[in-house]
Amino acid sequence: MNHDTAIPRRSLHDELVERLQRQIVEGDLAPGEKISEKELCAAYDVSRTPLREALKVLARQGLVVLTPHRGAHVSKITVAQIEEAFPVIGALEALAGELACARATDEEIAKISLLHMKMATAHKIRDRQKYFRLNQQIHDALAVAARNPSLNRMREMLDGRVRRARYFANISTTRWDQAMKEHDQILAALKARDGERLAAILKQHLAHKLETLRGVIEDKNAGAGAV
Amino acid sequence: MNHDTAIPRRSLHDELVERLQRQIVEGDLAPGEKISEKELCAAYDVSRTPLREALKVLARQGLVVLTPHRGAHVSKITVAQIEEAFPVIGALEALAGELACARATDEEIAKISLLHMKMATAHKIRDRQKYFRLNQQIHDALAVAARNPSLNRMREMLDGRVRRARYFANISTTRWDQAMKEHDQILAALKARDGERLAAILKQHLAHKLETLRGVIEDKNAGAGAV
DNA sequence: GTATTCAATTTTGCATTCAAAATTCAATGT
DNA sequence: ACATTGAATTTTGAATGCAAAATTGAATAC
Repeated sequence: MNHDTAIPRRSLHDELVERLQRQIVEGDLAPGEKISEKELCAAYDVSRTPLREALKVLARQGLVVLTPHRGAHVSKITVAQIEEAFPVIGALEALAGELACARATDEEIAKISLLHMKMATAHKIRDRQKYFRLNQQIHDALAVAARNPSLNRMREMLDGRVRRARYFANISTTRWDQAMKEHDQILAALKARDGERLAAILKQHLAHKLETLRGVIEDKNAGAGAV
Repeated sequence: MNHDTAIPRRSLHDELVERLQRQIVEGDLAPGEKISEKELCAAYDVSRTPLREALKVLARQGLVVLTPHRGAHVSKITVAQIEEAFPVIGALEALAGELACARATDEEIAKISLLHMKMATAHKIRDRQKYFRLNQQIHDALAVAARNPSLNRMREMLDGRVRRARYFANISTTRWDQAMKEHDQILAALKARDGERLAAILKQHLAHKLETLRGVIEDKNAGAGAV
């Protein structure tokens, strides 16, 4: 009798987690910024209870820092954190790639192929925002094709933390071209279903992304005070 | 003036997260079991607010399942979940091993060495509980020596989810002997600071752990009803 | 005897309230 | 002028209150 259409119902706190996440990742809530419960409650027109529940979750994810009796701050992006996170994401994406090669359907590979082509276009016309989003979508699609929700969840958690930095960072043209080339390789390995190779490329790719980010990070924490 | 002794203050919700986590991992709260807010509030003598905050966090970690308007259940240990989690833990531990080889202090290696010897003793006298705990401590110490809190956090998250299963599973003697041998290799690679080798061993080690667990899992979900 | 309905009860999600802690800021002393 | 005190205000952490949703269970129909 189950037509596998469970009616999706969302709680306020869940919705808030998602929205705050986006606000933080996109820098709408700046690193180091104090989070005023009152203000946010007013903005979203909710009471403090669900908001605070959401903050606890975000704190666990590392997007905000909770100090007892002193409230919540958007966690800063530190070089150390980024340096930490990237190898981990690299390991996770490498595994995802490996699994995806074994498990992805042909349709999924076709879909990723399409995203790839769109991204190549965005690259060609130098549309950074579009490129960024498609890039994200490709990595997400790979993770989905890996058929491992736990893996995906871990990746998303870490990714949320560094996506901010990547969102801010203005990638250089040469590095951008290199990244695009790496993506060509990624797609090739996936199409060939060569898991080992894809894993290696992804690990490298992430290492390069980290390299790109080094240096541009400190500036983004300016004027926020210690947390 | 800072003697780097920040007074540690904990909020109720934080304390609750930790306690519930332990209760779930150790099976005190059984897989599939309904979590009665009322009951737990009475047990810990707190109001529903901090308890609910804690439940949201645990839900995000995957230890409990929250169904809107229908409350919280301890998440079940399914074969699928275990199969999912182990490769991920494997990838994370492999990375941790790699990093630990590069970064561990000699003291840390000595400490792990000591834990290893204690564990060997526990193995010799067939003290399962002691072995289990020391095994846990060794893997934790490795993670700490990797100097990567993010990595550690991810690992702990996943580990909490499968530790339950491992806690319940009654390892066979032959597999136990094999695991002990693998740990000998782990220690050897660490002492030699051979990151690549350690990574490979750990990945294998986790794969074997998974193998051990297959089959003993379904029984543990008995009598809990669908969630 | 089994299935169906619907009112009573319980439980959940969220809002509100309250006490304790932290912050602000004006008053005071040096 | 600058630092220090401490009362007023704000903010936080947690308890309680309340309406909506879900569960229970007794009454009824078949």
